[in-house]
Amino acid sequence: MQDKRSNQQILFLTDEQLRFGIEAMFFAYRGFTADPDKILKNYSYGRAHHRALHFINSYPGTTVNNLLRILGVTKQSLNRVLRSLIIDGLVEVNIGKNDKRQRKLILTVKGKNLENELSIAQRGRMRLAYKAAGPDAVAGFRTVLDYIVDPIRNENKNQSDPDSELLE
Amino acid sequence: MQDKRSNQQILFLTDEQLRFGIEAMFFAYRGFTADPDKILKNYSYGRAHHRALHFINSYPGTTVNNLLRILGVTKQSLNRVLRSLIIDGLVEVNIGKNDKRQRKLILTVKGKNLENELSIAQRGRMRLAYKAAGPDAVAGFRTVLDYIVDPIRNENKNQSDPDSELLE
DNA sequence: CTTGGAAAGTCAACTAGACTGACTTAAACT
DNA sequence: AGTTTAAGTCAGTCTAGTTGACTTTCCAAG
Repeated sequence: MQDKRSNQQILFLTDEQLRFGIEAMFFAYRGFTADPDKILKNYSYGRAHHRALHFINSYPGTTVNNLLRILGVTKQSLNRVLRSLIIDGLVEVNIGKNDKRQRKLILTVKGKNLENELSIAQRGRMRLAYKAAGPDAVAGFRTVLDYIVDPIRNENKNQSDPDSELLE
Repeated sequence: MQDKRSNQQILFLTDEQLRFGIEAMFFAYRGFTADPDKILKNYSYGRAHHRALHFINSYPGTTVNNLLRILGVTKQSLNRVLRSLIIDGLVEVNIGKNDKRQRKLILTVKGKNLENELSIAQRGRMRLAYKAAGPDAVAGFRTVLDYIVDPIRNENKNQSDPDSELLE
């Protein structure tokens, strides 16, 4: 077991392995967005609408500013998307109670329906992948993704793992 | 295998877990592209140029049609990007020996330099993530990504020797 | 109670990177 | 000789992002 591991330690961080990982991310992201993209076409919406629907659904009552922070786009860019979702009756806007400048965003029934249709498609592919890969692989998948998002944040999260010390 | 996993199987496939995975993919892809994107700005190139450079570097001598297949874009779209890379002296075009209609694409020294600068930045983040997460997590990461790309293809690949994932 | 700043929204102009459709040229295949 | 394939191009459209400037409304601190 140890011998086997020390082999892996040498190999899994090679430039070639990292390149494979990079390509896998590219292709996986394409697969990941393929199913919802098809559905969105039927509604003449784009990926940006999907993202807005997703996060408003995840954080109902979120403010515009908060959504801007999460999505990482300018308000001019978000506004175009948000406006069409509001006009089309997918998103409802409520004035904040504590702070009347704020606009609290929630999905209408119609909005929830579309979000759900998109989500079912996207979760479908993820579920197949999770199921096929198994719980351990999924745990590893999530761990690596979290570190890609923020390489520094969880630096002491892995200290309990004795293997991590051997990787210098 | 079924006994050991039956507990986890209830939990790791819930809609909530799948939603977390979906969000993680979104944020990870952003992180994944953030570093090269910054560099590309200095050269007035975009992500599309990066992708072309990456795959020409990975498959030197690839044809235009092959690149189109890999990237999944139209030739008009690729052409705009490719043209600027050729004019700027990053990509060299050679007429195919067997088939003179084909154009074999390779990177010039200048092209390799930029590809390497981008790749170092992108691999840097991946390396940190891989290192921090450890070999087992990386194996899981790759397994899940492969299934997301193509949910059906690797159906009997599961539970095989984990080394096979790493050593390709 | 005024004033400065924050939240939201808008107008305009620009860019990247995708798309469709139509067409040409050269080479290969049959 | 005729058809198909690889590559390239022109023209126009679309989505989704950007910067910059500006307004309106409202909160909060001096």
